[in-house]
Amino acid sequence: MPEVGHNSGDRDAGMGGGHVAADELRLLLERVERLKEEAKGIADDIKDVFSEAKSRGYDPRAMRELLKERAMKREERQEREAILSVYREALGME
Amino acid sequence: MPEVGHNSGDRDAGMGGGHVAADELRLLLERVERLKEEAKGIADDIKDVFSEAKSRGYDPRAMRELLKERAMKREERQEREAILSVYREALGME
Amino acid sequence: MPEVGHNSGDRDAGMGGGHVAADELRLLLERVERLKEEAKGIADDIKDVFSEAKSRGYDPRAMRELLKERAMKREERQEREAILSVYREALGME
Amino acid sequence: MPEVGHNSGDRDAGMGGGHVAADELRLLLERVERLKEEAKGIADDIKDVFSEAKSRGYDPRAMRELLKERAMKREERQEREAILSVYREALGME
DNA sequence: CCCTGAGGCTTCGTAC
DNA sequence: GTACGAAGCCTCAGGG
Repeated sequence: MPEVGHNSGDRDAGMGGGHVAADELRLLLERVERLKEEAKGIADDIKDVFSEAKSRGYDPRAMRELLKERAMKREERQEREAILSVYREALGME
Repeated sequence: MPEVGHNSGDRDAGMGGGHVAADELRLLLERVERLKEEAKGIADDIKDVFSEAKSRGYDPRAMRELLKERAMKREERQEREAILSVYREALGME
Repeated sequence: MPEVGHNSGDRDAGMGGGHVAADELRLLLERVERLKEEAKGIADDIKDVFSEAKSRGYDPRAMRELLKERAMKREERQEREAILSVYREALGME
Repeated sequence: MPEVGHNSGDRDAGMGGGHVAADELRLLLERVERLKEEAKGIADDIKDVFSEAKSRGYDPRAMRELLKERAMKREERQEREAILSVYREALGME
């Protein structure tokens, strides 16, 4: 039998079935929806920055290229740091 | 001639060319990077909610279905509003 | 090894390699190009209809809204039909 | 005053208002819908060709690249033709 | 490995 | 005629 939610620890003994889990689920969905809204807000902000940059004469496409490069540089750096960290640990320098 | 940034009205006479635009550009890129970090944070939060829901016995896939349905309902409503708005405008009721 | 096309079962023994796959590929590309041309023609026709409508005093934006509405109605109807079909089948009425 | 449809030349004097424009509009919408259906058909055909190509071992992505190149070649050629045409005309060779 | 959903690019319509 | 904004198409990444 497919159960919806576990309801382990349900304390609604005899109170009319299922609405607790329903509320719990609804709450979870609303949290996700709220977060998605925030994400959309951020995305819009990013668009705004690009628009502003464009209006100042910068090429959005070139900017995206630069962002990509910078991101790669950053992760390469983190990679190196991680390796160094392992070395230090191995040498008892941590 | 491909110009980088506008620099219309640059007043940094003789100070070493172009670093003002460079700073401006760097600032814009950093704003985008900051926002992208935030976006990633939000995305992680969403993942966390799904993980939590799953640990409580809810099916993530079903949740996504529900979210989709709810989103569709919402946008259908907005669609209707938009159409009414067009009608009102056409009828001079705006 | 990156293979171009399958050429499994090539029977062009000694005839000069690869031109069969090349012809096959060329034919596929030409089919796509032909279809894209047709698609462009259709798109142009649609533009023409909107232009004509506009010249008769209809608002293209409102028309697009109406088209969207009608499409939604249609797919809702199809949805209902699908459900009914399932019911009929379940009831042995098919 | 925003008028819906021009109705310039309406000959339906006193016949009950507006249905002529309504029919005209409906006809325009149906023409668009018909064309959109055709467009969808074409798009599906294109998908089919790519599917077939893929099943024969060709890489759809590479094919898209080739199509882009061929399109550029074609328009470059047309460009050259146009220039030559201008020259011919200027030289009275048309 | 497929497939759906998000993001970016291109093109079209519009307003100045 | 040009520049801006929006819509549709295509690509790519994440999840099932």
